[in-house]
Amino acid sequence: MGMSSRWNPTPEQLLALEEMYRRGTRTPTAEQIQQIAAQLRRFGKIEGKNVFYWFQNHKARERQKRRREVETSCKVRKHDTAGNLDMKESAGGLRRTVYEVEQKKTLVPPSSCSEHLEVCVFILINFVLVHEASLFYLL
Amino acid sequence: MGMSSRWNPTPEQLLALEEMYRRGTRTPTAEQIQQIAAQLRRFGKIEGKNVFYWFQNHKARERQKRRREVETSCKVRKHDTAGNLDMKESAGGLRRTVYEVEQKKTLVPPSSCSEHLEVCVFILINFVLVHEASLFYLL
DNA sequence: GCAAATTAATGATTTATTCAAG
DNA sequence: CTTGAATAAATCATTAATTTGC
Repeated sequence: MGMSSRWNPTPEQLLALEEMYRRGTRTPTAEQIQQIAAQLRRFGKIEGKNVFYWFQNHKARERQKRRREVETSCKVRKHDTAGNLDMKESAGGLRRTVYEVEQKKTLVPPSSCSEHLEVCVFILINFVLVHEASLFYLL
Repeated sequence: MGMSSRWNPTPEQLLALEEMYRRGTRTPTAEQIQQIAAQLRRFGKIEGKNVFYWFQNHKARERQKRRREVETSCKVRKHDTAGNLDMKESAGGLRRTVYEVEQKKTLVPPSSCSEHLEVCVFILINFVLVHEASLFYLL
């Protein structure tokens, strides 16, 4: 039965945290964290580091969500016909987890370029899309 | 009089920390951190978080140094003659701080490609080189 | 020699990524 | 699949080296 290994917010705690977030709290100071934890202890077990991590994660994931929305709305449409270049060929080479980017290519007409260069550009574009939005500077 | 706003290791403390690092300590636990801090307090003011940050930073910067060495040794040589494509043109478009990457280009013969595509590849390669070594999968 | 001005190191924070519990 | 926890990477900020003009 032992207590669970990680903290889980009670509904009251969650509601309170979300309200604070909505009101603008993002990176509370150590003191604020202790105060918040003390307040919310009224609703159940909770310690400072839980509050700290909650705000870290919530902030990061809200941002991530927005970023993903932008990325989706700007998604580059697949352009060619034949069955060359699927995700396996590219993402398979990268070590990092990829957010399952779905677009295939392409920024520039590949007709005048070698196959090799095409592949390079494709892989690079995917990499950049996954990591940063600075690709827009090219468009 | 006024004490400085940030901790600065005494030579003895620094030597001790480097020795621990050399012996394999990388991410000490909270308990280890407290022990280390207590030991080193003998040589001057120091607290747990200083120890924590020191190992974080030292590990990260050793890694970064090695990565930069590899990058340099694999540096792609500048290939063409005319004065197109200097750092301003590319890095200027990226928001992040760039480690002053010095190579210019290029992976594939650009002779058959449009100027626009050349610029794309150049910028993308720089971006990837700065962020990750996965470019090697292409070579 | 010696400060002011630059530059390089590095302590401290913040953000991104990854892992794994549930 | 969601999300708490942890680690790694990037960034900011302050201090120490160093260069430079006198």
